[in-house]
Amino acid sequence: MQAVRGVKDVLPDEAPNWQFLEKTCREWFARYGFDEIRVPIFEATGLFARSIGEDTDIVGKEMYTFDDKSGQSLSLRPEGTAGVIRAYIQSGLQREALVRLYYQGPMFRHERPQAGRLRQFHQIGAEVLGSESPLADAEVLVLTADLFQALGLDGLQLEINSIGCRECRPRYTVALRGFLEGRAADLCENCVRRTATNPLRVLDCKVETCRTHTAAAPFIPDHLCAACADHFAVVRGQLEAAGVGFVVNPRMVRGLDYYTRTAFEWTSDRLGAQSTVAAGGRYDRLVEQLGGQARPGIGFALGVERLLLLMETRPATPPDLFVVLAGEGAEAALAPVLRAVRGAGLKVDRAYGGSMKSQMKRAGKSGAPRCLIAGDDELARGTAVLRDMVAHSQREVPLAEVVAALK
RNA sequence: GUGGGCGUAGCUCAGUCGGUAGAGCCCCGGAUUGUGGUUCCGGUUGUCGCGGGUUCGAGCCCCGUCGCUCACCCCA
Repeated sequence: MQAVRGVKDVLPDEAPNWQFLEKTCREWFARYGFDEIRVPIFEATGLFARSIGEDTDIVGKEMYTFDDKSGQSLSLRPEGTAGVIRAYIQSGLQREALVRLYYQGPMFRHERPQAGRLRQFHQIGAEVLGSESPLADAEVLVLTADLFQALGLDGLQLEINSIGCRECRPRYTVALRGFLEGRAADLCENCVRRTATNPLRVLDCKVETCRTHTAAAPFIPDHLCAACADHFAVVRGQLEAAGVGFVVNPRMVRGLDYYTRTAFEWTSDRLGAQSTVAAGGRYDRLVEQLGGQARPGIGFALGVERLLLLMETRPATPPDLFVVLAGEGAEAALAPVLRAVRGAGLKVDRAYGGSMKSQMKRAGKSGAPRCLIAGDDELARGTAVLRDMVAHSQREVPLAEVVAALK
């Protein structure tokens, strides 16, 4: 038996890294006023089709979709925002003026596995719902910058763009398509197709000739309506004020249909092709698109596995004490001591048998700074040996005083 | 979904011209009977990814398949 393709076990030696990442995120989300929300791993397929977009690759060919026993079409979530917005509407949270939420958990996409790309992968994300203010956009970005700093990650680059709103984007799209149609002969096959379906993505193409031939194309930031341009200017100004470095990438587009205005991406140059480590943007129409009241929102998600690839490996924390039992009655005599030590909040490791020598070896390997050796002679006196594994010294301690001796 | 590279012990890998499989690490035991991390001695471990084919004989050659990996694509 082996695990299904594209999924991965998190083994004990990796768990500390996951825990550190999760804990750091929770802490920083709390500092910025976000509350946790936990939503299901599967939803009605229609939710994703309506939010992410029927024509996106994610919905079109990458979802794990199945019919349940009642014949309803369900899908494992390919991203987190759709479910969070659904819950936001359904629960009545949308009646609050402003809500900040964060979530974490597995997402599923049927893609060809690659470095930093799995079929079950994990995201941690956050959403600010109810404010159209560019201050919200900026604060979300500052939060991500703080988060990466707290995680000890440097060398990440922030790229931002504005992709306009329902007012200006259609006008821009027409202008861009006009430009691209005149140059179809110079573009790659994909881009010729995208010119018709999703012309913004042509700007995002990696093919060198496409990039050079679109160098003179109209770019979105120059074609924003006044409201979008103001919004984008405030976001940039706030980032500068907060001391968060960024570059405007006028070619950047998002893969999900629901984005409007601010779009951003944090990337690393150490991850090969899957360089995006976190990304997000504003989605001012999504809530009403899903049947809620008209509510603006902005959010992002970070890729846990990708971030972990960049982070230093954290060692597991060793136990505070290793207990070595070396006599017939040792187990019974030590039982209350074990409970007391653990009750005092200390981490205790032990073996369940074996020679004293092997138990000592285990004690040394465990990394415990001290070990408690309980042999017949000492137990007869109501004591045990407390050994300092670092100093190689030991002394006899009455069983009742073990907890105190460990403090 | 498309293409390239790779699958040998738990891990990292060696294995010549086809001749029947090795090292290091890890793990276990021991070095005078109750004391670890160093050192020394000893020991366990393989459907050579899987299935077929060629051959007297296949880890090695051929085909298929599964998996890993890198890139495309897509995206966090």
